[in-house]
Amino acid sequence: MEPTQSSLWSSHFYPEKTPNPDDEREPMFEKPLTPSDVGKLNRLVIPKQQAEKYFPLGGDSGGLLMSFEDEWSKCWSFRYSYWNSSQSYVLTKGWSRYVKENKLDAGDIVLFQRHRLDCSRLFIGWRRRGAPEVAATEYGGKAGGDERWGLSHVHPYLGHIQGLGANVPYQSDRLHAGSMIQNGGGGGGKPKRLLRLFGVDVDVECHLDVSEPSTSESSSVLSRGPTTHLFYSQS
Amino acid sequence: MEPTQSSLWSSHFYPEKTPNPDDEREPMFEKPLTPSDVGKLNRLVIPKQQAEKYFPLGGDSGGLLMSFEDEWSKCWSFRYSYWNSSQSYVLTKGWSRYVKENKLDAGDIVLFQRHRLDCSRLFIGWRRRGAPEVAATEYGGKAGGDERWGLSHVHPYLGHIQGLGANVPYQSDRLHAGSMIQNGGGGGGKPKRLLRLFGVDVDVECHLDVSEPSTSESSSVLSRGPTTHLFYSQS
DNA sequence: GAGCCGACCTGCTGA
DNA sequence: CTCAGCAGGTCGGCT
Repeated sequence: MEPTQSSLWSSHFYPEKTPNPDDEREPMFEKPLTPSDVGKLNRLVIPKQQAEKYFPLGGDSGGLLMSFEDEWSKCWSFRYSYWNSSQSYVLTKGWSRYVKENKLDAGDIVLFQRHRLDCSRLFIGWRRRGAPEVAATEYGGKAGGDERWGLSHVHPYLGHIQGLGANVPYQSDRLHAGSMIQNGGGGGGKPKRLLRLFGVDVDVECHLDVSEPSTSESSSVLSRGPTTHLFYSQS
Repeated sequence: MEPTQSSLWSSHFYPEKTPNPDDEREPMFEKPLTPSDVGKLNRLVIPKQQAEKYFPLGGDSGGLLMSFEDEWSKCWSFRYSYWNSSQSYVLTKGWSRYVKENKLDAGDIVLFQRHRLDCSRLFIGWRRRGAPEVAATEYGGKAGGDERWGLSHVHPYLGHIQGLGANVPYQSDRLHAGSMIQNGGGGGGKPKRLLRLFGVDVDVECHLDVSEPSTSESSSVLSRGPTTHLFYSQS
């Protein structure tokens, strides 16, 4: 399937004109998916170097919840943690859903981006294996052309797309889609406590939210204040 | 291993003679073991319906220690808890030992019973996979006619089962096999606090309280003295 | 270091 | 078809 998502991304879809989303995002890194990344292990290994650079865990073994917006502004939350056993950083819970809904296969490439001004906003996208053009550059590239990053198939209806990232009004400067929530807890699903890391004040309105739709359990969003822990904006 | 428990069950081991155990026990439920139940996961999933009916946790997420007597009056203690993540009730600690010592395999069936008068006394038993009655053969070891089984309310062979256990000695009520101890605790092994649930005194009176344990979750059946939920004797 | 145990996660599947 | 249940997995802490 995969209706050639080519240019869904292109400007004409965002006539209202907000700044071109691409201008607001800066790529962090991308990773070609391995068979394991799309298989039944339900996890994505984040190369250590990039993980430590962009998603530092700060020694917190608990694991975090990280939320990313995709091209349609859909929010995807993943559990992010470090596995001592394999000495690697991984996205676990939520990842398999992303793979499935986007029908990702080994070889496809996922891209992680963040907002240029608000680095707490994270974005995720992907492109098919044979990546057209831009693929060349490790990532930096995009700029000029739209590429076929990630818009996948799944939606034939474009109407909405408009609402896509571009539009997400982040009126107050802080939306926290793309925020990380600390999941205390050894382990797991039932977060013992949740702390906001990025968002300044959580409550604002961003309902892009982090509320895990999946297991309702984790609900209680204990929001902590400004404990921000921004990652080091490099660039 | 497996000291051929042959006839431990048989009469000469318990000459003292007590009333036929079968008369004193009533079955609660049984479960055919799945490969996971006897595998390395070291846990037995208790079907939710039965778990909530017979072993209500009363919203206590801590977990309990539950003790059961087997046919030889041996006491087996298991940790009993609810896993939020899978929304299921499980026996964990202690279970693997039971499986191992009894050489249980997938397909074998475990039976949970309790004392008719003292519902705090719990019993556990099992029978071989295809074993309707005397399982002697398949099961090798044991001597004449005992079967390790308790009675199955599912199968209509009650009549004969009776004969069998004729002597399980439950030497006295002193054992508290069958008690539940609350394990505070979040998890990890160390019981934070312990409370008795079915006190020794509780025993004699089990009110038949068929009250629907609505989703056991919310209710706090806990710590109630005698408020046990008996099951409806359906003999 | 190995194994046990506690907790969590998810796909399948049947109601 | 949705949803709950559960079988089958994982990791990590502790012993």
